[in-house]
Amino acid sequence: MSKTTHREDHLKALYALGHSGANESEWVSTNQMASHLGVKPPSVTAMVHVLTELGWAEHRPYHGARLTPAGEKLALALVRKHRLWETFLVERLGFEWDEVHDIAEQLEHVDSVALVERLDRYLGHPDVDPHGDPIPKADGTFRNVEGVMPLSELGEFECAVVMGVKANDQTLSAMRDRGLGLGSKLTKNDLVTLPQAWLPQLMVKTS
Amino acid sequence: MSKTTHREDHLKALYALGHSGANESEWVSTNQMASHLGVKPPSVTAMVHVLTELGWAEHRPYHGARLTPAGEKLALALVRKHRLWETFLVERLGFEWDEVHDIAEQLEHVDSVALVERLDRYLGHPDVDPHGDPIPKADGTFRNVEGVMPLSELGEFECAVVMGVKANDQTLSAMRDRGLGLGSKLTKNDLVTLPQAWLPQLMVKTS
DNA sequence: ACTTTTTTTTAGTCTTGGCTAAAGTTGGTC
DNA sequence: GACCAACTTTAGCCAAGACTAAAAAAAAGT
Repeated sequence: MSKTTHREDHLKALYALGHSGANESEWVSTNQMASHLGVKPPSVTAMVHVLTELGWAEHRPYHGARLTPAGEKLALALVRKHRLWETFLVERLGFEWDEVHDIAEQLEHVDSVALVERLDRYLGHPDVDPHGDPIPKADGTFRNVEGVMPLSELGEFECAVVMGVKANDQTLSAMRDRGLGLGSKLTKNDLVTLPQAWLPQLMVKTS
Repeated sequence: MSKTTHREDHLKALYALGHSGANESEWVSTNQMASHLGVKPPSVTAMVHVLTELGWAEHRPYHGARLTPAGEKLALALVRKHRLWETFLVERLGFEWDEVHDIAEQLEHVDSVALVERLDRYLGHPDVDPHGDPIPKADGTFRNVEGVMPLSELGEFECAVVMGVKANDQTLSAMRDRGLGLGSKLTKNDLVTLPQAWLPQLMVKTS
């Protein structure tokens, strides 16, 4: 991995852990970072110092680290690239949803602004990736994605469309066996006939 | 750059320099490698040792290095990836032919066999890239392209590319010692400088 | 409030691949 | 055959990022 790639991985980790629902605070602990990235804590400390030098993160010793606005902008650009590539891999190359993460992880580090923008156009400026996660725009903001949420949080509804799936390999093929996939239409009847465990994994949009 | 990427860059340099028309011999000098890769000669020596350890190259100290069959196979896989990505960038994303090299240089290091094969299928199994260079198949051989004929039957021409070789083992290694192989570029000058017996054995395509 | 445990940081080492400077090899010239 | 120039390799150093072990700080338990 290049110097840049290492930095980008830590930026992404900082973004992912600092914005997940599991974290009340934006501050991310060294241990969290380490286990998320698959390295040991001292390596994280060292890289956080580097990111701090670059003005992309701030560090409160023994408390944690978080992104500066500049770092957040860079992290969002990475998320954008990652999700655009995942969309390409699934929609154009015919990969399954669960096969694309590792490949997108590599593709997202390719450095070319023109490439990202052309890919975005080629894919028709998608709002969400195949997992139902929103794709940041070039300026780092999110397009309004109306009403995409887990099926489990949906109240009363008549008809919903599957926009994304957050499931592992096994569950995924089980879903496929039931005819479930991107674009599948659901009715309130499915709330009781489908396995309850799937409901939080199905990102849907009412229509 | 990752360990792998560095190795791949040196493999590609060995392949590129060892098969270009400028080289009579397959052996590539340390200086050539160094200036091609933009590093100093001692760095090349070190990496050649690594490639030799891996069985991908052989090294005659003070004379040069060249790929083993195993190394050549790996190099061809890289060329394949590079040219497929260039084709994608030009044909699908609308880049100009001269903008794509640096981007393809990065994309070619993405490690996923499935990705390459799906990309190949998506592009309709192209025979040549946007620069007119042939794209190796997954097994490292080149597809038959229209207008391929023995060099002996070629009339007037400016430049031709070797698309295939129909020779026995002995002749083959003699050709390799002269720097001849799949993808070698020939000029009309070679019609008189090469052994006449080889002319019917070299399948070429004008370009 | 004082231990004890957990977490984080620092210190020091290893690996990989770059570099410069010096030594060695090759090959041509006289 | 000796010498010179060019090229290559070896020797020794630096940078980046990983690691382990030990020190320091924070958190938790009593």
